[in-house]
Amino acid sequence: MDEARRTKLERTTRYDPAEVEGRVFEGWLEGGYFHPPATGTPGENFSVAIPPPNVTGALHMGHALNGAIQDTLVRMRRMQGRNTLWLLGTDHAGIATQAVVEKELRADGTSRHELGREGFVERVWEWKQQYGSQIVEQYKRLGASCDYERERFTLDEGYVRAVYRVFVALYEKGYVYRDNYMVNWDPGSGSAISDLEVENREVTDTLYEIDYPIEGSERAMTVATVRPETMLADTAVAVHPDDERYRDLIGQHAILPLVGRRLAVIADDYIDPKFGTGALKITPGHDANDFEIGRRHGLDEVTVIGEDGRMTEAAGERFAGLTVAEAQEAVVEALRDEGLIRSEEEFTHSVPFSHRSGERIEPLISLQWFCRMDELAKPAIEVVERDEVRIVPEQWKRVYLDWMRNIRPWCVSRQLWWGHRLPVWYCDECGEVVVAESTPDRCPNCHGGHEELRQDEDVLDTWFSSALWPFATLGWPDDTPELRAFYPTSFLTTAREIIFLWVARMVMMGLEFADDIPFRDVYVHSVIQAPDGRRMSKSLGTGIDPLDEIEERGADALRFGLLVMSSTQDVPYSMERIQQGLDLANKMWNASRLILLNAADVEPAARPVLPEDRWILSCLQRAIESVGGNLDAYDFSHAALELYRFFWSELCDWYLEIVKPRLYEGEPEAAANLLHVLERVLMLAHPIMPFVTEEIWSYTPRADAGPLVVSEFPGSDPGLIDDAAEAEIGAAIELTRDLRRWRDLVGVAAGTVLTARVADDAAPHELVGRLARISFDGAADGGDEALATVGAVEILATDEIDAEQVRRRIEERREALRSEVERAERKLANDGFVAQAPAEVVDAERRKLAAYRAELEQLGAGG
RNA sequence: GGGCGGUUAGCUCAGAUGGGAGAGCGCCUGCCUUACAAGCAGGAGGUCGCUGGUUCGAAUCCGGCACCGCCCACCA
Repeated sequence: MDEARRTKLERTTRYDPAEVEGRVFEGWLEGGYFHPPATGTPGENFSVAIPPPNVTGALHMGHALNGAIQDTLVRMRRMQGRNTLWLLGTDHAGIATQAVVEKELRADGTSRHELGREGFVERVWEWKQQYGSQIVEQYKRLGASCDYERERFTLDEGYVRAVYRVFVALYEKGYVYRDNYMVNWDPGSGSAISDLEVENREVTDTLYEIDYPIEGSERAMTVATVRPETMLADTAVAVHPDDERYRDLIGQHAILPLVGRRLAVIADDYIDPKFGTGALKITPGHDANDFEIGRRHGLDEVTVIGEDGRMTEAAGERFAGLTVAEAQEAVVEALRDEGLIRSEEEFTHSVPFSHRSGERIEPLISLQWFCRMDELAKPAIEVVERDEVRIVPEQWKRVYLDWMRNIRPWCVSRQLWWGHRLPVWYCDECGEVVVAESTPDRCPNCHGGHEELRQDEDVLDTWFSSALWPFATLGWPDDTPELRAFYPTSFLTTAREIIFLWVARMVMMGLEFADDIPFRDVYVHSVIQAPDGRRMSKSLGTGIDPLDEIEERGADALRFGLLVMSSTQDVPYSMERIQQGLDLANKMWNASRLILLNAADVEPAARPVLPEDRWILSCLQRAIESVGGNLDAYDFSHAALELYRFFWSELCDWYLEIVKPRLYEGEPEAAANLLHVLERVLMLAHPIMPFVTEEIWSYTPRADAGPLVVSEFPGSDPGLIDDAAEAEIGAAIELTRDLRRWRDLVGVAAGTVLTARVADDAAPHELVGRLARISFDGAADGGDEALATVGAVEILATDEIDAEQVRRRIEERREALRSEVERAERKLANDGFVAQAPAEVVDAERRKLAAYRAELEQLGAGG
């Protein structure tokens, strides 16, 4: 350490993350430590594919926790000598990105339609170039040790090739197909979306009961609906086959009011006779259930609501062109005029909304591309059943399996412009459909003349490309060194909300196309909620920006806090935990200053000279075992807390206080030992708190040999575990605390050194005198009478001690002991306990009783 | 309607295989003790949601109940 560095260390009494982090991170990047060679096998190597953040994204707490978990693990494995790749990339996020840019266009007074497809896509690319890297920069702020030289994007040329290869292959296998089918139409994004992008919300609507007259009869059937406007597309009325009320009507016809269409009265088990009137209007064009019923019965499918959210021509001229809401009003009005509305009442039910745009889903029949999932799911179920892909915590394994076993076709086409355009071409001449990886020059079916092929306008669901992430980012479909070295990846972590959207699909696609599972372990982490327990979200105003927290308390603090907070259950965000992280960083910094500024110039080495040295080395081994073990088991919370406990309590509160005098005296063994412990604990802490540990490391003697980021992660040395030292120092600590407690209760000034003597042969450890400020000098055995006895220490009366307070304190203690004795006696008098409890438990109880009695004896009968 | 998780100190949470309830923050008392006042020493504070049961012994195991949260599901 040169003079300037030493001065800086001396003067910096507070750790300042803002001053350190940027500089340290630059150093890591320059060293190239995050860019592994594509060598070795997946079994030897450690690799993680980052859950790709959206290019639209700003780092939020979910990313921060997700990143902290991955980075902690990645850094530990790297330090353990594994060739480690943390692959970074971003997702084009079709709907989200398109929405952001469209909003921008609106602000400019234009629209994507004015720009045209080509212009719009170009505009999005510009946007992406400008803002897409922000999220990557923010991961750096967190300290994420990703391979920034291998950054990928789901619309990279190579990635697009992978997507097309997969789509075509699935088409050729017959899994991908085009069909007119009921889809979730999202009016917000103007696109179909998949079932997984729909969320149900409780909504209170008006439930209308409407009379449908029976043809050639005075009777009417009363049906109930919350969406009267859809009646315009009704093509049947259904009842339960066993419903006595309607049995005679089955096969007859009702007349659809306002429209006049004849509706067959059909029977279907789906109808619940107990609900409402037991008669259900069937609208195959605008209701998912009715669609199914309609297909079962071969009903007509009438569409009265268009993709633009307005009524179509088929709704009749009275309603065509109206919005759905307007149409609803108009239909109700018209029905009311005809006296056909029987009742109106409030009705609360759950209704599908678009998770993307927040708008109410309009179920529509639409010509879309779908992917059958059942065959793909089979092997993906097996690998999880067999724990080849291990999901932790295990409860999510069942959730995954339940979903997979009931998997349904996936609507993969989206009516957007930003994304992977379907590799599908149509020949308008002959109707031929060409699905190919590259643009075909001509229709293979039309001989001679017609060559113009029209590419499908739609793009693929963003999750279709995400599903290929672990192998497409490594170069698939080419046989690349990266793929050979790092696939399957080792670990994946995510919030549970994308188990289906992403995790499950990666498993299916990985097995189908990369011939292996995409990752071994999946860790499902908790969700960080707002401090008040609500969802953390920008729109609710409950979001907390990780970058603000990094500015204020540093990335190490944020990482530590998030890891401590996270567990298997969702937790409210706690700023106090982040502060605890900063406090720990500061503590590390200052403890290190003490050691580094005072240690003699020696080689760091374990030097168990005195019992306390053996004690701290033993404690260190246990901490190493515990922190490392917890990280291996993905128990990040306990890992972080164990680190905190060891560093703060054992190392700082006790060992540093004990060893200080030797350090100041320049004892080489003490210095060597302290430097050793410091080094090891920095290594241990580095995965969790990389910045502060790396900064401190740069001041240590071993810094010349290389940075901490690529030093070793410590393993415990069983030879240094020392039960005897732990018992001995443990007893000294206990006695010290008892004496301090006694002093405090009795009200002796903090600085006062009390005079005492040892009460019996069990001499307390020599450390106790100094730590508890007790002098054993000048107190001859058997001299003055003891004022009080604490453990083996007899405290003698001096002017500083208020004898009256002492007397009271002793009486209190006696009282407590009496009740303890009584409790223990009662327990031991219980024959059942003595007979049936394990012998060591009973023994322990007997020993406690004996100890209490002895102490009581020592204090005298009192009174 | 099914499933999962939760209920422990004022707050946020820990508490394998059942044997006298813990941490951080907050609070109280005393300390600027030559690493750190973002610190040090000490302390107060829980009938472990309610209720049955199993057991010598239950925060812990089993059965009910009550709230809270999440996921899945086609009831108009």
